[in-house]
Amino acid sequence: MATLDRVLHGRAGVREDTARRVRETIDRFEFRPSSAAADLARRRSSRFAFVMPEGGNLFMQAISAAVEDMAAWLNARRASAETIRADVFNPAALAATLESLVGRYDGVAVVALDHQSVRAAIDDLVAGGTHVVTLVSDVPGSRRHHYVGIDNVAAGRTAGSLIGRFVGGRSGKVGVVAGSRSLRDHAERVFGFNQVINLEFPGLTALGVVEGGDRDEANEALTARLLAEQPDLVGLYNVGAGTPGVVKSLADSGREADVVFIAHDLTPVTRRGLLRGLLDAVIVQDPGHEARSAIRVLLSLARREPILAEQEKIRVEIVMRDNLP
Amino acid sequence: MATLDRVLHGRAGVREDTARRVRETIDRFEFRPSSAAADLARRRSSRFAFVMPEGGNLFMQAISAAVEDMAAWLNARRASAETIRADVFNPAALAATLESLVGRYDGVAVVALDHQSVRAAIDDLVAGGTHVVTLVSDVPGSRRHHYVGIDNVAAGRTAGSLIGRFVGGRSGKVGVVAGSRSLRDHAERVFGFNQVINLEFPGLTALGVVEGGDRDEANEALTARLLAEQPDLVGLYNVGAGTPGVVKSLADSGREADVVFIAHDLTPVTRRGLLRGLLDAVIVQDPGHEARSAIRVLLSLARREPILAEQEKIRVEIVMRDNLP
DNA sequence: CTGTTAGCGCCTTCAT
DNA sequence: ATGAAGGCGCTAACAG
Repeated sequence: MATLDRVLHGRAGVREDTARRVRETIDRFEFRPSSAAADLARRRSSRFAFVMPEGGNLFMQAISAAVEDMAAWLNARRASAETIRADVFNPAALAATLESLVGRYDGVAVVALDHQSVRAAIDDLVAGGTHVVTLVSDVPGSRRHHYVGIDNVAAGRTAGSLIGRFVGGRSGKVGVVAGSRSLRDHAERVFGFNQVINLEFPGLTALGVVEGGDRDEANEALTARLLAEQPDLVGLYNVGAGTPGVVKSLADSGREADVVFIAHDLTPVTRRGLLRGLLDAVIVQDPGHEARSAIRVLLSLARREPILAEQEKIRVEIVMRDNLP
Repeated sequence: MATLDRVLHGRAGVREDTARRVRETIDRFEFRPSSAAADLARRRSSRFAFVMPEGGNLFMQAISAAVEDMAAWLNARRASAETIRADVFNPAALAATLESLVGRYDGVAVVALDHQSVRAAIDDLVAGGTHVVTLVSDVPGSRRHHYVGIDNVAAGRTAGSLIGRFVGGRSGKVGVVAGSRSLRDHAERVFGFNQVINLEFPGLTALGVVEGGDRDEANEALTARLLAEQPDLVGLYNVGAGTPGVVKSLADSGREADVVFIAHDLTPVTRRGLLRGLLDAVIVQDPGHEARSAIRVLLSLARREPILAEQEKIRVEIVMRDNLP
């Protein structure tokens, strides 16, 4: 039994000849180890931490909720996950939070701001033997083991294509509202969006990005200004959260029929917006998928099992009124 | 132990007072049963059958492949699944195949033609104690326990909205190619499609459905005729498989820039079509999700565990060039 | 109606 | 470098 176990998991301490014989026998009997038994027998359990924005928006809350829903599943696999709140928008605070985790967890998933000090903190975690997964927003230069989230450039391009095609040949301006350009995911979406609008829709002009910090009131004011100043506004793209504010100004202006509006994430507000025709499409990344993927990846890393990259890819989904889930 | 087990699974033979005490204790200690241990201890194993179309298209093959990929997962849960090929388009043959399964499996997933004799065969299976799940195409009047697949009316509506908005205000005809109107999923898609085109896009006229039996050559001929006879064709919707044929005729005509074309399912051909601009969007249902969902549902039914309806809902996904997975 | 017991297949520790 | 043995937490058969 013990030797089989060693061969199965590539652990040292087996003569090569013995290992070969074991493998042959495995093949001959088509032996397949039972993961249920393995989970049961495993003594040591893995601890994971999810570092999430404090007071996060509905999307972040959905991820946290999904993580909690996995408790029983994790428990059966000798693992557990807890959520830690941090000021994700403040590099120093986030870095400090991450540093405080060194050596205390087997794995950490973090919604990370791409900043020098955060990158260093991630690298310290990795150096200390903790597996790190970036969630929703990546930190490419770091030593993180994996990124769970969508291709944000592709998401931006998708939004651009949809607006470009939905305006139906009209020409005019397209407004872009973001939370902050220093958030990597927002910056990437804007990049992809502008790329498509500029290259593929010569009749459209993407206006400079305005930033509302993902807050409803700020976005409402920014949108109102945009609508007032741009009589030929034909499209509007909200890159981040704070969609309720944009929706409100757009509805107040009464120009929803003339302005194609695309936002991110499915919430009660965007859902209602789609049904009422205020929103034309929503770009979605499934928070449940992301949470489950992060957990699966952390577990695979902890157990030194391979990751099925294909299965862990998060899709950029398009939701319109007709295919609302 | 045994009494706990009985309470946990709602089995008979426990005095109500005892059951209450057990539940209280469970709450007090926040006891959570380990599914790994349960899987391990379960002696009896469940057998499932997947009845799939013989020589099915790429989409069906992808489902079968995903079922096979689940073998290890199922094995760890004391269950197994095998695939059975049947002539799904022939009601009598399909019904006969289903009848031959009575009493031999714990669960059956079937890609079903909605026909009287098939419905009867499904009901016989259910009467014999087999759990039945319809896959991809439903048989609503039957006693099947669950349907795994998309809302095909919604899929048709989505295709309609996309074409309507993508034509950019032009008016003209929209062609509809289907496999067969006697396939429930095709009929439902056509219904949803026509509904949207007729009600929401007064400038567009949906032509009568032409049927090509999901075969490439037939679809190619039908599409060629459509293009020749309708100089003002602005949109084209292929409801079923056989997209390569439609693509070929459309490319040959050189009118791809003027005709918005939407089809179903992601294959090498539709993928290439999107990249080349021949196809404007593809409506997708993830075959891997469907296979895994069917298996999870069958397993839950066999174990008399609740089904998480929310998680098992299959989405109607929209794929464009920019969000190709 | 309730309690006892023998595994399920693996991981881990300890002995050889 | 290999082997032996004790659980892990449950299910199912059986005893009381």
